[in-house]
Amino acid sequence: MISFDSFIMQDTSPIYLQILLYIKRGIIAGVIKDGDELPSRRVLSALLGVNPNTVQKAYKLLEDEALIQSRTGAKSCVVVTEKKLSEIRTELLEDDAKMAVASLKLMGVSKEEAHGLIDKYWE
Amino acid sequence: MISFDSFIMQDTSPIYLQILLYIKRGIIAGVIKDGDELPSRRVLSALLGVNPNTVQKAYKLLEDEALIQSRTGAKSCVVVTEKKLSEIRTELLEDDAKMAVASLKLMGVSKEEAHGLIDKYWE
DNA sequence: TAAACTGTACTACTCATATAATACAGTTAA
DNA sequence: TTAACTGTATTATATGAGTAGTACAGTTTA
Repeated sequence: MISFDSFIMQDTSPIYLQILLYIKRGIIAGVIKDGDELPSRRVLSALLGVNPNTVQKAYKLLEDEALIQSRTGAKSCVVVTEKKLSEIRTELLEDDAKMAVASLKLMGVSKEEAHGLIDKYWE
Repeated sequence: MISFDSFIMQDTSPIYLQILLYIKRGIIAGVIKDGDELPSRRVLSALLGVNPNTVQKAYKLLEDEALIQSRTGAKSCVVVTEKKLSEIRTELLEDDAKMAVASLKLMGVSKEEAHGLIDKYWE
């Protein structure tokens, strides 16, 4: 069963997108593996303190991307191929890196300072 | 007059927050200086293709933070002291760096890989 | 002076996010 | 078998973000 212990709720972006990202990042990190069971919509919604429909929205998107498999009555589980893993890894890493770099450059931070910031906040 | 040439509109976060960030980052980068005039609400809204009220919302928040000064009839202009500059610089840099680091760590990226990503997307 | 600008305020509307309360069909496990 | 779980679907409501239009008071400038 996939754990949501390290899930941190933010208030800026939609919750269903945060759930989506959390699971994708878990897959990339290898913490979430092929065949892993997801908590049910009702259980996760209770855990996060949100409405079941919010979780359903996230799961529906994962279903659409074929990253999870659901069937009525049974628990949903993760489906990851090497190809899909490489796809979402590239997608997410590029997004994060590009966004961070663009933001730092806008503020006049040098490449060397950027490396320093990474080190400073890594621990 | 402050330029918005390098303003890039995203669709994920509220536009008024993007405008707010853009100006704060400009101040940090030194592109926007104390006493600089801001484009009027109407002009900037036309330039960005958004509603004047959206720009007004951003300017109102800057006014509340005492980063700009407005009076009816005249153009708004930037007010930056050394103290405020250091405050927002710390605030924004910390946010960006922390967010990037947290996100990369979640995906199992090593510190060395992170440095590589910075270099890769810096150009 | 007068026109054209400026900031500010207000109301009404649309859309997406999220909540809430159900309902129904299929699976699991005691 | 049956009770308790699962996924899925529907409808209604509330809130915040953004759009749209208007109005008014103060300023700049030709």
